[in-house]
Amino acid sequence: MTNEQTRLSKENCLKRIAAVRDALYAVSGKWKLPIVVALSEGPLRFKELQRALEDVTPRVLSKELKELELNGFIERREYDTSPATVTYALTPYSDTLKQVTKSLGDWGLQHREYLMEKSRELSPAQSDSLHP
Amino acid sequence: MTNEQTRLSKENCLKRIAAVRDALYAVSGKWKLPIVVALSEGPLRFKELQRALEDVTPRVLSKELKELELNGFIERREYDTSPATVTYALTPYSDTLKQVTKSLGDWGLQHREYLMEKSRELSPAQSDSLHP
DNA sequence: CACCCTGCTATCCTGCAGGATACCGGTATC
DNA sequence: GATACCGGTATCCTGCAGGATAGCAGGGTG
Repeated sequence: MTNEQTRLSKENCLKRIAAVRDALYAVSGKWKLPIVVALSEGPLRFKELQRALEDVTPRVLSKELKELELNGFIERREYDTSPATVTYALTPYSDTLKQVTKSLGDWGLQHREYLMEKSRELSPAQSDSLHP
Repeated sequence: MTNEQTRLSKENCLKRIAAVRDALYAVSGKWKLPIVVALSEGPLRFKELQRALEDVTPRVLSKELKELELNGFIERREYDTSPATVTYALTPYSDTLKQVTKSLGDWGLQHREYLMEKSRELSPAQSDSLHP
């Protein structure tokens, strides 16, 4: 490999690092991506979302929803039925995240398998690498 | 859609949410994935990594490297040259992360474009959605 | 021997993500 | 008129991820 090529691949690598950092920054947090996944089958109401995410408190859910809306990933819809109904739905832009959530989801599944396998090997001592 | 189908797709969705949460938990943090990307072109030494990641402090870098090693993503190699050299290299298992880093990187790039476009529209007011 | 590089560790500090708990105004169900 | 569901807010609290700064042992370089 020539020096020129090395330089180019290094620069490329730096760019990719920056891109990953940008992405992590934009979708940082424990709940943003899970919310996007939860909404991927269709709009949900506040409480429905809360139930889907199991242990998120309303305060946190509300905050995350606001941020997601501000960043153009979801849309809040109010219907003046009685009593008023509110739903949250993905925007078209959130589709760009599809590949991210898919690969993360796939990886999460296979990683869980991997950890199970590993803990079976070293059992009975339990691994602590699976989140609580 | 039958109720049965609804139930199945709901269950599937819950599984995917859990999988994404697992993944986020495992690769959480500001530096783990960037480190993996940095090492993707070949092993690097401690200081080289530090430079590639620009503003990570040695304390934090050291901590992240230890965690990555503990979780089987990287390998620390010590050579008894004089003075001793240390490199960090990806393990085969870290290959499973390739798709994740790729889609995150791609998305980060396109998201940056998107934000630029958006801020050009509403300029001169600057957007604060790009990280500092 | 003065000074730089590497590969860290030690100490100390701080913000804020995320949580716990409680509550509110409105509706409708019994 | 009590109780329950919805869509949140208001307050208060806490840990810990991540950073700032300093330093050290071991060697290399002039």
